[in-house]
Amino acid sequence: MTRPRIRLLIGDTVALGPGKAALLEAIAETGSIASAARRMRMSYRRAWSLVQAMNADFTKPLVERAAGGRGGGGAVVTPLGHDAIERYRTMEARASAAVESDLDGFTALLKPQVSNPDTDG
Amino acid sequence: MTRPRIRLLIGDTVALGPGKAALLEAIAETGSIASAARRMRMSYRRAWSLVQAMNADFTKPLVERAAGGRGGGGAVVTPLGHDAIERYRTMEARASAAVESDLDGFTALLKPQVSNPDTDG
DNA sequence: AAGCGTTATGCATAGCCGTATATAACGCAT
DNA sequence: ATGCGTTATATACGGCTATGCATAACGCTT
Repeated sequence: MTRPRIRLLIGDTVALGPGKAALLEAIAETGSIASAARRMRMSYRRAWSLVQAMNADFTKPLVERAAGGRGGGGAVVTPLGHDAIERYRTMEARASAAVESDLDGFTALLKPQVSNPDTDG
Repeated sequence: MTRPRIRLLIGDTVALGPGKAALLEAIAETGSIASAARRMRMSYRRAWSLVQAMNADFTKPLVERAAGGRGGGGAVVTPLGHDAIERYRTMEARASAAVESDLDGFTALLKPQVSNPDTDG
């Protein structure tokens, strides 16, 4: 099965792609960078640096962080963050829809692949 | 300025993306992997391994190679290869078109960026 | 005051990716 | 036969990326 993925670039760095979008959503759901990182099986260091990069790339932070306090602190996706996610997801959906009719034909050119338990869910 | 890029994945490896598509076109135009690599400023090793990967992923080779002979040999993009390129380009165009109206709004969320002489042409 | 889990940061390390370099084989041209 | 530029392949190296581990600060809870 073939899937299309889109990423939105500024220059040649990724402003928002599948990874960052998923991370944002995980932060929104879990309430912290640390737990989001655990869920996504990436190091806290990496998750933190991705957040850092996103916050730096956008006009205002997508994620607001707090160290200390109830539960040790946490992170919150800002309204701008939610806006960015939503826009990304709609673009992703529209791109997929636009390409959908072509996908089967393209996939037919590919060798049958063994399924990957990691991405099949 | 923001640009969308799509790549077509099988599992989590790239079957065809911007890089491989450009390489295929460069091979088609120059007639060899070596010259295509030079044009794209990548090592012959890398270009060769990308061709290798593509040939392995598709039902039949996208590139046919010959060592020795007039001009030392060369590489030719097969009909299947041209087919794959064309399909990729149409999907790319359709995805871009589908997303175009959303791009401005998204870009407005980003900080103004310094231009990159490498990608601006 | 002590504990907790988080954010934040440094550093050392392993892995991967791509480059660079060298070498061989190939097959046509001269 | 020699030369040429290509394909093909091995090896070594540098760089980047991500991880892992350690540590500190933070601020609420108890």
